[in-house]
Amino acid sequence: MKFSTKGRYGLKAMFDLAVNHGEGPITLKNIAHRQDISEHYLEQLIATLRRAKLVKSVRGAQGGYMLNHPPEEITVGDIIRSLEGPVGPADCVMDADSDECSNQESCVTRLVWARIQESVNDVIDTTTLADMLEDQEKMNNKKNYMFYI
Amino acid sequence: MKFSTKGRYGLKAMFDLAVNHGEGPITLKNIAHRQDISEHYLEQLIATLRRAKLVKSVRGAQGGYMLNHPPEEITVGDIIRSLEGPVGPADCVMDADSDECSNQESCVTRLVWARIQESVNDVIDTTTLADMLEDQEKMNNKKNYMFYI
DNA sequence: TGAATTCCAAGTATTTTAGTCGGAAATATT
DNA sequence: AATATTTCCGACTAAAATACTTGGAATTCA
Repeated sequence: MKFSTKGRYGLKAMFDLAVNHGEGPITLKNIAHRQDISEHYLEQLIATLRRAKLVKSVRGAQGGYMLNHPPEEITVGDIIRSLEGPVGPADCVMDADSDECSNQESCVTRLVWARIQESVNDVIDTTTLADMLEDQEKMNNKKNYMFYI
Repeated sequence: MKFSTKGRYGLKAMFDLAVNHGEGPITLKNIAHRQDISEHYLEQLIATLRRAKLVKSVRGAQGGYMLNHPPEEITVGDIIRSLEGPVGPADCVMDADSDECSNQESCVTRLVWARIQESVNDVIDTTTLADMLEDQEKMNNKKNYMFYI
């Protein structure tokens, strides 16, 4: 029930871009270094994010990547789903056309999976990169307060 | 972000035992057949459930498995965790001693993973096998109603 | 005694994960 | 124009996890 490194690294990278939003293109090298991710591997992930139109790129020297939308308009769900595919605890609640389970409508365990999926979706679809930036602010304020007492 | 067959088959098997609760030992063969699971594979899973004291077994001819507690007292979380280990979207929120992430307390993505974990835990820890039996009842009632109109 | 059944330990094929490798194409700077 | 920087692209790969299978020993009921 873990996300793979795709989703986990992907969110870290996107948050990094959110922190540096508005400062022109950010190189993959810098993101990879700051977030401690293999550069070549992150390249694959960001290619997926680019195809999903979550980031845009500038090629050539002084190029790099930028968010394709303001942080308020990008949810954690957008990021995770583009990298991991549909989110959920079992196939039968993820794809509409999962014929794996023969007794679709009368399956009680399916109800449980559906509740889990719903609650995860609720979190990831209501959390934006802007929310994460706010969280960061709060953390820093608290840290500074702790430092001065 | 899927559960493996361990958790999925395990819940199905436990629900099967809940349906047949109070009717003496149920053979693995029957459970495996009804739930369409490889008998030998289910054997491994139920061994884990036995060690976790969620089921008890009766050996020999006419033997089988029974719930070790009434359905009201067994949660989906008990079952899943015994088979899958700790539940959560990333290591840093699952094990207390995950040194994977160096900046534990100031990591914003970690906050997101923590929220996801909390919401999943909430579902699986508040859903018991008895709740699932109730869901089954409701489904059957609805089906019968649909049939008669 | 014999059939049914749980218990146990190993082995294995397939898939997924988490990358690596090598180079082509584009662009800014000098 | 040359060079350095950077994205883009496709193929390859080692290691781990998944989802089993195999074979047989131990236990109990009839």
